[in-house]
Parts: sequence; structure tokens; C-alpha cells
Amino acid sequence: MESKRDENRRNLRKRLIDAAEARISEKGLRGLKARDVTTDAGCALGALYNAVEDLDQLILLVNSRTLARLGDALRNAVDVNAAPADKMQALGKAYVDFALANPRHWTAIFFHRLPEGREVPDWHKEEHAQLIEQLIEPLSKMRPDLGPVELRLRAGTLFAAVHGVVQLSLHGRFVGTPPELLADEVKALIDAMSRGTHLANLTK
Amino acid sequence: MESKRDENRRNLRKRLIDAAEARISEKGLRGLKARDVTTDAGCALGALYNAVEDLDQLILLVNSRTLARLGDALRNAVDVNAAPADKMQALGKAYVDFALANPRHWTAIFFHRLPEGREVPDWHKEEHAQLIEQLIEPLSKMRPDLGPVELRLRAGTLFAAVHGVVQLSLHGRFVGTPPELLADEVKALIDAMSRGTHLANLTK
DNA sequence: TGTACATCAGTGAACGCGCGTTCACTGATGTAC
DNA sequence: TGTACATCAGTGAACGCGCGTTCACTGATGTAC
Repeated sequence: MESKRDENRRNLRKRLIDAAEARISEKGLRGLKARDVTTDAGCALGALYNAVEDLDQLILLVNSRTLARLGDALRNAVDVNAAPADKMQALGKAYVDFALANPRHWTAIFFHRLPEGREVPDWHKEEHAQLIEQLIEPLSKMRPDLGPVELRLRAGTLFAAVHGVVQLSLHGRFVGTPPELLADEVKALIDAMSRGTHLANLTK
Repeated sequence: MESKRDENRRNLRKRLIDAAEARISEKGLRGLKARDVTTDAGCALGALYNAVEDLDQLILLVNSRTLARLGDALRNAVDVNAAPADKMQALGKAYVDFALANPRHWTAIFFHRLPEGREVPDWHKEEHAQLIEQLIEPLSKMRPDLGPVELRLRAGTLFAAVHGVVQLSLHGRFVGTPPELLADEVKALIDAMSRGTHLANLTK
């Protein structure tokens, strides 16, 4: 049975992650301060360092949650019986919707950097990989010409491409694609890429 | 005629930008400190604030240079007589090469954030826009079906997509596309996107 | 169940330090006559 | 050209402050008998 100590510890950890998550969603990563988080979580400043290694780890935990939520959003978006092309489009739309609905959490995933020399833990990298995994199945149907290695590579590229479009649009850098048009642009992107050279070959 | 004062001022400014540029290229944006820059530039700490508004503006000036260099690289990459598709590919390759050759400068452009509430000056935004401008001409040839507004939008999307692929690869997030394969992936991306639905329509 | 001791989480004041920015001063450049 | 004064850039020590992290202490939870 879980001891009271363990329960408290787990509890505090959760409250801290909740508080950090809320802060990030309001102020962004830069607005996250140890004092604010502990105040919001209802504990003393020092308690943070009992529950969690340091602030960076707390951010990692929030990002981990965000990735899980994003993963769920993607999973819920696809109809298992749908055509592959529709699955791809559904995934893209879900991704865009998620980013627009959670701009600061989404940004935090990509902008958080650990201090020099500290490596992103493997369990967290794994969470990244699992997201991309969801593209593989529908993409493999659309691109039977690709071997497993190329397929995985291409899925990563597609993911990264969509990511780039959403990022530059969200931060208004270079491209000022307004949010209303974002979905359409991503749609065109996915359409072109998941078809790829496949259809093009048919025309030769 | 330029007074000696003006000349000195211009000189110091240049040395400061040079020094900041070198620092960024070695240590990245995070490794840029006022003391280091002024030491390297051979002036006192306080002189920085005569020559330049503050550190953020100095970074902006370095980024501005980087954008100019990138712009030149793109311009030099295209053969004016080449086919549009080859032009697009040449632009993509030049972009990837530039990012791989100048990873920290390239990263600085996208990661530098001004303090809350301070806006990126218009002249700097304009430099962004001019980069994308270079895509318009070849893309318009390949996509005569697009009107001018859609064309500009699509060019931005293409740019952002390539950007995303390079970024995630460079930072090893999500996708671990190794640099050797990066060029091929970007090639496939540009190929698919600049053809877009155009060729696909032909097959209907 | 009760008692004595051990362990470890919670506390928040204090530490420490990195680092951008300022400021009183000096000395060079510019201007007026 | 020379002199007197004004201006403004260069200097670097000092300021200031934000903020993550520590640490000696207290008090609650766990363990042994």
C-alpha cells in the first residue's frame, strides 16, 4: 500500500505540474518562475526541490503532458475506417487545431532548451518518436513505393514541415499566414507530400 | 564629409557587430554576453551603449547580416535561365547548405525573442519578406493556377515547411534526420509542393 | 496499543551569481572667434 | 593658425535585480520493540 509520504509526494508533484502548466499557458515559458509555481501549488519555495529535481525537470514534465495530450488529440482525430488520405488530413487538422488551442504549451515543447551539456532524457525523446509513429500507418498505404526506413524518414519530414508552417505562422515570423488560412495551407502541404512522387510517376 | 566622430562611431559599431557575430557562431545566442563582445571589439563595456541601443539591438543587427548573407546565397544559387523546377530545387539546396554551414546564426534568427512588449522593427520584418520574395518568380511559373495572393501565401508555406524540416533535423527534436539525408528530404518536399495539385489535376 | 527514536518532507530566509545597464569622470574631437 | 570653450564618446567600477538553489530548522510520518 502506498504510504502517506508517497501519497503526499505524488500529490505535491501533481500540484506543481498543474501550476507550472497553468503558468505556461498564461505567460509562456519565459514567465515561469519557481516562486510563482510554488505559491500557486500551495507549498514553500524549497519544497519544489524535494518533489522535483529542478525547474528544468518540471518543464520537461509539463511538456511530457502536452505531448500526451497532443498524442491523444491525434489518435481521436482519425477514423480507423477512413481512407489513408483522409487519415493524413485528419491528423494534420488535429495538429493545427491543437497548436492554435494551446499555443504556449506547444511553443514550450520546441523552445525549451536544457542548460549546456545536459541531455534530453530518453523517455522524453521516446514520447516525440511516438507522435510521428501515428503517421506511419496511413502514409505507408499511400506510399507503398517507400521501404520502411524511407517511410519513417518521410513521416518525420512531413511532421517537421507541418510543424514549420504552424510555427512561423504562430510567431508571425517571415510568413504572416493568418490562423484562418493555416488549416488550408497545411492541407495543401499534406496533400502534396503524402501523394509525393507517387502519382507524379503515373503521369510519365 | 564624415567627421572623425562619425567615423569612429561607425567603426566601433562594425567591430561590435563583428564580435557579436563571431561569438554567436561559436557559442550561440545564449553564449553572447556584453562583456565578451566589448572585450573582443576592443572597447569598454559602457561603449556598447553609445554605439548601440542595447544588446538586443546588437543581436538584431547580427541577424540582419545573416539574413543578407542568406539572401545572397539564394540569389547566387539560381541560374536565371534554368527551368522553374530547377530554380526551386536550387533555392532549397542553397537554404539547406546555408543552415548547415551557419547553424548558430541560422538558429539565432528564429530563436531570438525581444523582451515582452517590444516589437520587431519594420525594417527587420521587411528583410524576412524579401527572402520569400525570391520564391515567387519560379513558383508562379509552376503554379499558374494560383492567383497572386494565394501564390504569396503558398510561397510562405513552402518556405516555412523547409524551415521546419531543417530546424527539427538540426536540433534533433522529434525527427533525427541526419544532415546527409536532409538535402534529399527537402528535395522531395519542394518537388511535391511546387508541383502541388497542379500535376495531380492532370491525372483526373 | 504505546513509547522512543529515526527519517525525511516542508519551510522560507538567505545565498550567490550572472549579467545588463548606468554613471561620474576623463580625454578626444568639434566649434566660435 | 591659435586659443578657449563646448560637446560628446570612451572608461570601467559599481549598481541592481531577478531568480534559481541551498540550508538549518521544525514537524509530521514511519519503524522497532
